[in-house]
Amino acid sequence: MANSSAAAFLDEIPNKKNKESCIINFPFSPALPSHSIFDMIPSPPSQSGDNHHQKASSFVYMDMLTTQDFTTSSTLFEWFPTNDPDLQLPPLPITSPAATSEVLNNPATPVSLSSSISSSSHEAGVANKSVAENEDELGFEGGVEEPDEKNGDHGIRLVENQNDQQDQTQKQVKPARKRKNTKQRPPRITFKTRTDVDHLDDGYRWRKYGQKPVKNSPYPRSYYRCTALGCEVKKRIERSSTEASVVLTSYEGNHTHHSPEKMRAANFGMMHNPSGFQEQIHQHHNITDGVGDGALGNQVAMSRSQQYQQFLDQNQNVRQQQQAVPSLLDYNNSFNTAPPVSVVNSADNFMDSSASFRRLLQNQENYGEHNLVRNNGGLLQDMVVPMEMGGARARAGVGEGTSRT
DNA sequence: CGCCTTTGACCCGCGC
DNA sequence: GCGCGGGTCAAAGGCG
Ligand SMILES: [Zn+2]
Repeated sequence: MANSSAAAFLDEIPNKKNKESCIINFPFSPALPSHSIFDMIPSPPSQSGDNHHQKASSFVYMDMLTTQDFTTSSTLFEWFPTNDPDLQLPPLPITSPAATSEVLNNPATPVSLSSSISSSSHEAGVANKSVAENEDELGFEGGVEEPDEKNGDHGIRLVENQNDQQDQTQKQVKPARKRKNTKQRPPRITFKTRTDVDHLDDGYRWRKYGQKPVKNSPYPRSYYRCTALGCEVKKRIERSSTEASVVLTSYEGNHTHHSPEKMRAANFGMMHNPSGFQEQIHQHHNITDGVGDGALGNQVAMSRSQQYQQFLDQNQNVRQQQQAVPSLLDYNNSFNTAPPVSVVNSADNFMDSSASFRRLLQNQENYGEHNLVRNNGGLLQDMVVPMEMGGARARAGVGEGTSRT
C-alpha cells in the first residue's frame, strides 16, 4: 500500500460554530519522507478561543483504491478510538474545552510533512462556502479535500475543524426524546476512504439508526451506533457525491469495550503483550495483511509474536512519542519542536502511522477537547470549513445496508 | 427468535 | 415566531 493515503479530520464540538478549521496534508507517498500519521498531525492549537471551544474535527483520508482488498474487509479503522480498558486511557469526560491551539496556524509547523499545509481559519466563513460547494460530499463536517491531492493517492490530510455543525448532543435517551442540549459531544473523527465498499469493517458491530439524504449528493448519509452495551459510539457514513469512490466515515465517542476482532486476537495469543499493545498489534496485523475480508481470519492465523515484534520495531518511535505525548495537544507541541520521524512509505510504515494515529485518536477522545480543540488558527493547507452536512429532511431511500461494519 | 434495517415523525438549534 | 436542517427515535418489517 504504498500509495495509500489518508487524511484525518477531527471535529470537536461545541459551541457554536466557529467555522474554522484546518487541514493539513500529508503526503503519504512513498516518495515523501515518512512520518507516521501521528507525526503528521498538525500541531495543536494552542488554544483558541475558549469561547468557542470546541469543535474540531479530524479527517482522515485513505486511499484504498489501490488496495481494495484492504479496504473492504479490512478494518481500516483501527484507528478508531476505543476506550478499551486495557488499551486505553480512562475515559475522560469530554467536556472540557480547552485547549486551543494555534498551532495549526503556525507557520512553524515543521512538517516536513510537507505537504502542504495551509491554513485559513479566519476566513472560514467565506471559505467555507466555497469549499463546501466544492466538496459537497464532505459536507460531513467540513472537511474537504482537494481533489488533486487526493488523487494523488498518497497524501494524508489531516484536518481539524472547530466547528461542527450542530451538535448532536448525544442523545441520551430520555423520556421524551429530549436531547441534551448542551452539546457536549465527543470529538468527531472523520475518515475519508477511497473504496467501493460503503461500509468498511472496523471491527465493531453497528446498528443503523437513521439515514438522511445529503444535500447536494445523490448518496444518503447513514447513522450508526455501536451495538455494545453501554457503548455510545456513533458513526456516520456517507459517500462523496463528487467522487463516488470516496466514502466519508466519521466516528464520535470512545468505545467502552474491545472490538470483537480484538478479542479474537487476544485469544489467539497475544496475551503476553503488554497491555496496550494488543490492540495495536492487532491492528497492525490487519493492515498489513489485511487484505480481504478474511483479514480477521488471516490475521489470526499469522503469528502474533512476529507481528508483535514487528510492531515494536516499527513503532518504537511512535511509542516513545506517544508516551511522551499524552494529549494530542502535547503531541503537537512536541511535534512542532521536533518532528518525529517515522516512515510511512512501506506498508509497514503505513501501519506505523496508523498505530500512531490511532493513539492519537484515543488521546483525543479521551481527552477530548483538550487535545484538539481549537485550532482555529491555523491551517495549514487547505482550509476546511465546516460544511454542513447537508441533509435534507427527507430521507433518501437508498438503503445501505450493511450493518456490521 | 434475535438482530438489524427501514423510514416517517420528532426533537432541537439556528438563521431569518 | 417560523422554517430549515441535522440528528435521533422507534414502530414495523426483513433476514438468517
Ligand atoms: Zn462500542
